[in-house]
Amino acid sequence: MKSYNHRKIEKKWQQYWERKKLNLATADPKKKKFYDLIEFPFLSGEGLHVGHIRSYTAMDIIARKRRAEGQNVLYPIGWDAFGLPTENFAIKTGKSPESITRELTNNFRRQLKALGFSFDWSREVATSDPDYYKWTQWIFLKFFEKGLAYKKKMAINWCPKDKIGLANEEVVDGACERCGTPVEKRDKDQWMLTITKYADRLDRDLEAVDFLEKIKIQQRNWIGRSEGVEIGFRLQGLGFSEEIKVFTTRPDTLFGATYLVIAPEHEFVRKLMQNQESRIKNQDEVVRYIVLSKKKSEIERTAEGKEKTGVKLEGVSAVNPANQENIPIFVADYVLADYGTGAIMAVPAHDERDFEFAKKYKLQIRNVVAQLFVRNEGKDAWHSDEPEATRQAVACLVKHWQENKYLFLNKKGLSDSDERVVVAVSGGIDSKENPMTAGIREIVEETGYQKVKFVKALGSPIAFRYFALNGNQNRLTFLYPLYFQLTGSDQVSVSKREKILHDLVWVKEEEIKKYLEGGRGFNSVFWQRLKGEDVAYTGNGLLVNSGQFNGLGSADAKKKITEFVGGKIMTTYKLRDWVFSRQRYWGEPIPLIFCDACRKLVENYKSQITNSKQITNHKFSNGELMNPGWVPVLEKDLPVKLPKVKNYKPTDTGESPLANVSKWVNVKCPHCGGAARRETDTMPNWAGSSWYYIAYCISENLKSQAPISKQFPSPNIQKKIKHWLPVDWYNGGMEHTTLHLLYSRFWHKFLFDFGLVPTSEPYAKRTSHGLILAEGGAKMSKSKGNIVNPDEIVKRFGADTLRLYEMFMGPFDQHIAWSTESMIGPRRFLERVWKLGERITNQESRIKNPESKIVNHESLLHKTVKKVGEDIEALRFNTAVSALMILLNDFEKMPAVSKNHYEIFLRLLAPFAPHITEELWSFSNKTSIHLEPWPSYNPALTERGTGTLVIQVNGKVRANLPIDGELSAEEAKTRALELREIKKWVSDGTIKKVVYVPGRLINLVV
RNA sequence: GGGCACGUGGCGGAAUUGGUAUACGCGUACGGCUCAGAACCGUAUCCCGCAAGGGUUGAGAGUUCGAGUCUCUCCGUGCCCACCA
Repeated sequence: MKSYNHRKIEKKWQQYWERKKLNLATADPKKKKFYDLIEFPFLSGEGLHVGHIRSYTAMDIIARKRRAEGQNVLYPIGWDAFGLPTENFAIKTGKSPESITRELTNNFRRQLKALGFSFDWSREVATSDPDYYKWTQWIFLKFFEKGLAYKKKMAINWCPKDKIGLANEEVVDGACERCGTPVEKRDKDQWMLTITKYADRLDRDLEAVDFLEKIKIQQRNWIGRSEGVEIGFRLQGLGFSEEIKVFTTRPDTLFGATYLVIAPEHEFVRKLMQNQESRIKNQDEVVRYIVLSKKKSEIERTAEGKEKTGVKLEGVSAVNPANQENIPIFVADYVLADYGTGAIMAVPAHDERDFEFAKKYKLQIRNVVAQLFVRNEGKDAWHSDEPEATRQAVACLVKHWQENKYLFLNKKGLSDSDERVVVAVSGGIDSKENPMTAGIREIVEETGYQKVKFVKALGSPIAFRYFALNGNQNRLTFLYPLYFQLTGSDQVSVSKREKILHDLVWVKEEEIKKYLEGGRGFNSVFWQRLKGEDVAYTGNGLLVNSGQFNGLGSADAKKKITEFVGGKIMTTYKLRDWVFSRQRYWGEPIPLIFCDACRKLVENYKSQITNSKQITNHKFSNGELMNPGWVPVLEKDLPVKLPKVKNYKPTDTGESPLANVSKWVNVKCPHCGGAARRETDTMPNWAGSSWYYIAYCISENLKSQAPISKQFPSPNIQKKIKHWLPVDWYNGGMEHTTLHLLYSRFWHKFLFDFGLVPTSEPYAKRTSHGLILAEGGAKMSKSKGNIVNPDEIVKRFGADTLRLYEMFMGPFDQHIAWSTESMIGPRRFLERVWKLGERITNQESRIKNPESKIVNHESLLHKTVKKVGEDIEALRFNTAVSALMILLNDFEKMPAVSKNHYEIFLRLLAPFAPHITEELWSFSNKTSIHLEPWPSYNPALTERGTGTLVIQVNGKVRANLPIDGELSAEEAKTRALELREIKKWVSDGTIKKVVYVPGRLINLVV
């Protein structure tokens, strides 16, 4: 037998598989379909990254296993071909982006083919192909027609180096994600896509998909759904009547709202500054502040250490609808214009930012939520049963407070007469919950507070029994004194103390004493007059109108208060609309035309053109027309191809290089025939990748000349789409969670609403791989020169070794540093697999080992079959490879290996190392190993234990007992006690207890 | 500041989900094959101890017959988001 030479066999089999069309996916309704997707590579000069290989190998293994299990697998590949790297390279070298793209594609294709991935190469697509972006443009026009794309002047993040507008997602720490240049704010006309209209569905539908939990969490965080209330504040002192709407999630703190803050960009501010009649006394000062805050870059705004600034509107005030109090109004940039209503009611007692601002400008801080919590199921339980225990508990709390009193003294703005005490009492704990989490849960439930941090429990919990009045359950309740401690009193900075203090609400000591002496109803401890007779605190920590709302739960009270002041329930999101313009060359042209004549028409005859289909007549919520004068390119003129330009350099004016191509730009308006200009912005990178998984299904139809509006819904294409979608399993990087993954879900939902795709979600399952770092743990980058070139590795070790190494190197979902040194392990393994081929036999007798390990050997084989299969599905490739290594070690100990066993082993290894297994298989088989069914196992053989019973004495292992089959507990005990090693430990005591786990261990407690 | 992970040999990491901690691999040491080499083969390899035995999963406590695994506190690390009312 020749020695293993990967260079000879790998290419051979790659060509064979391609010739035999082994990996083509044809829609076969008889088989179960499996759409297996990886993120197609973004073309750059660096070529294939070892990180691509990690993900692609993993999903290749799954594809191969599923094929072996008889499934109809689609595992496609293509190119994310538009983008800056290509464009920048074109500028540098003078080559055309098309030819660069061709070169890059060829290189990537060569590299991928050298690794033996079982892609269906017949479905290859490239986003920069006009046949492809014709569809991208068509989908964009649908967004436009539905009023989901709009052009608006807005402050965007502008990277002065790349000369490109950045999406929020592309700004990292106030700098450009790509080049690290600090981002500037620029007012620019930008095309926007209203992903916000889908925010609710993008959030809600996460429930139904099988995404890794951390991916769901990250997406939910990014969408940032928040439910609250919109409350109107009447203004006074103006020459006219006006109301400002604020957004709050805490209407129950309304009585604590002591001032109002509005964002500098708020419409009311603009209105006020323009209105000559307004009686703002410090108009100049306000204008100056607004100009200043606008000038601030993103970096300045964050780098200022969040020192809050603002300016008061002199001469105007707002009226708190809860108590009719007059409160001041501020303009401050710590309030964001585009979140909620762009205005807030400030409750300094219960919001950190408001607190900071109030301190600085010496504004009133009013506590309105009591934070002493009592859970008293069955109202009078406290008193009816064992009031003594309750009293003791509270006394204990007070005592602890007294002991630690000094921590809270000597503080700016806090004297002895101030309200203070920190307690949370929790009772009736769920069985598995611990007191701290139960306590926190109580607080959160009762008040809606999210920032509850437990610091320490003082003393031991006091338990007492009570009987609920309704029903006679005798229940043990624990009372826990939970303490918010200032760690290391002296070292704690003033700011930290203040923070903790302001998060809490203090209850007067004597009120607790009063309770202890008088035993009044617990709620009465919190009775406090606020204004007049009608407002009170309750034991729930809620501020309510005493007559009507007493004793309500937190949610109900919020609702009542909202009704009381006429507020409106409202949902807000952090998610912002998608900036869909770039002022660069290498991207899909936005297929729109601006016609001034049409614009005038639209603006002059708003009512008459409402029925015109070609002119969009959508309006913004404020009634302003959306996109007046913008006309879509006619479908027959799609695609709008990129024109040839002399220079790909971006212009300093912030226009795309396309703007200089007057022949291309100047066109006739498709609507009125007048002179018009094309849009010269191109689409962002995320456009083409938002629907590529659909393109794979219909790749052969992309180049058809028929109009897309006819093709897309046609039965021919719908049949294919319905056959393959949704994607069954999509693996990719975490870095795309809030970008590509969210964007493509958005596009998919939009297409779903048109009936063009069969499901509301594109991906049934999403998993994620960890990054491969450079040797030493740094991130791989061109500038550091630490990039591992897969070509060299393939040449030196072979594709199979590289694949195996990447699967074996560590847990798939964790980041891990590369180590070329360690590659020798998998390589040795493959060489030993190769050599094992010399020892195969059909003669059972030769296999028989004199030491008769044959039974365990058989069992190990079946266990391995089970483990490898399960590990692959769970992405535990490292342990799957390890199991194969263990099996090989076992094979090598045998005098000979049965052909049957060896072939099972090869079939298990085949998805990991497709070339060497194919070669070894071919020595005695005529067909491909990759057409063989996935091995099955005998469950009876996998369940067998190791054949030894572990014997413990007092939990320590003292001996092993070889056993066959099951023993009863009594037998096991007897057998164990016969052993000398055991006698030694048991002799001087009696056995108190025996714990027996059948087939595994026995523990003798002496 | 918020959220999510995580902490096991010289290194990458296993541990059937509460049941023999350190599997598998790298590295290292010694031996073999070899004129020689190692990308070969064999043996050993958590710590203390000659041994019997004892100790060990960031530190400390708790629950348990039994804890790397569950609970709590402390210490440390990584990632993501951050003025989101």
